[in-house]
Amino acid sequence: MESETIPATKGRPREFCVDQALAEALRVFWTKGYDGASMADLTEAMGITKPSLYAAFGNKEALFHKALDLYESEKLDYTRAALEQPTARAVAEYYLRGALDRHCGGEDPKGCMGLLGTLACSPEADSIKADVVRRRASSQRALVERFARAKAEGELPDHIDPEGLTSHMLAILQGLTVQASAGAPRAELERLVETSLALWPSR
Amino acid sequence: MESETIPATKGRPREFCVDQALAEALRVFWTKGYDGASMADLTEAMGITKPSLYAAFGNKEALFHKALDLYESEKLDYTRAALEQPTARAVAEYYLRGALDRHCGGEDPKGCMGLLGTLACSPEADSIKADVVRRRASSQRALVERFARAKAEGELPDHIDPEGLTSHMLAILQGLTVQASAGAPRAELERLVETSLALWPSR
DNA sequence: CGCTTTCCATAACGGTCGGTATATAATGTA
DNA sequence: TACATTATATACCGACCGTTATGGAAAGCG
Repeated sequence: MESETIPATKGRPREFCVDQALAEALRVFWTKGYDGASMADLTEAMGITKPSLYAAFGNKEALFHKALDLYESEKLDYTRAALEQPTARAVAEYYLRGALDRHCGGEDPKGCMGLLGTLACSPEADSIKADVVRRRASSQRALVERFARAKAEGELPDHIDPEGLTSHMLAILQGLTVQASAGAPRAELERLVETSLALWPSR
Repeated sequence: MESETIPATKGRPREFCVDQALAEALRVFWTKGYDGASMADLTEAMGITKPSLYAAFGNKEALFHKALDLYESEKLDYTRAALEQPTARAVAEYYLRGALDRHCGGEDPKGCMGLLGTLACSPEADSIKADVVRRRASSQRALVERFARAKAEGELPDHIDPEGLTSHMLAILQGLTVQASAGAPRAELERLVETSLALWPSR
């Protein structure tokens, strides 16, 4: 059932690359959101037909979850490196500048895919929403721990608690991607990051 | 054609209150977003039938714009009062606490309606998106002006510019509503606001 | 009372949605 | 070659979408 390792080379081989098709699906979900991406959009971008998609990925919801896995492992890798920075300030700087590069530059769609998923509105997207919220909660816990360590090491003022600082930084990140997907120019987002870093607490 | 002032009391009078129906429509759009709110959802909540809705409001898009007008005038009134506060710090505090009360408490839907509109994904919601972005840009300009005045009056440090500070505060507001609509408990959002205010610049 | 005007209710429109049944093509195995 | 197995292509499914045509009910006006 779940033995994807053994390819079971019988029958006709598929004519497309699953990984590449998933990458295209990710791009579509990223730009249009879960509800906004229709099966026609997906199959066209992936270069396959609907039966092939359903045979390879299950259904639209399963495809989204797999695309989200790919998104996390490929596009959110900087968040893991951020947590290993030596100071809380460096963590925040790594996070904010990384988000700026990821979500506001280059050729990838603007904005954060998780944000689209969180605010997905359709009734049948509740499972999507729950998945995104759950994933975000785990990185939030990691940040709280990291900032708690920083506070224990004397980096932060007494009146700043790790939970509040985490919510504060995550809010700035979310606002950054909101403004990015709203079309704000990159220079404005850079000013936002610089201001937020200038206001970062130090004792 | 556009003379809404003269009721032209001929013919059969309508059996519902337009303002009340619009308020119900606002609630539906606020909770489900533009795409997520179907005409069936709207007519059911408004207590009217589809032809009545089309006769009174035009179509779905026009209904949304009118609902957004109502939202701004009723639910975003605190933003006008915020701009009149005596100091930049007081403006931010009024803004943040007002958003906390509006979007994270009471009986209204959680989160900001403008945020749902901005991130609306469907192809036919581009006009909606443009409207929301345009409205937000105007309040952004007002904030930049207000903070520029504060800086001229010596309230802010030299290395803080009004544009960056505005983007920073708007990002926190947006993150606040994102987390609110994601189901964050109110205590957590209060900590977020307190932390952001604790980090507000002062010279 | 007609007569006109406006509103309400039902039902239907064409289109798109996510998902699938069916038939055919392409492979490995025997 | 014959068979089993899997992928592809076409066409279709019922459900819902936003929107509107149709027909009758309720009001003001002569």
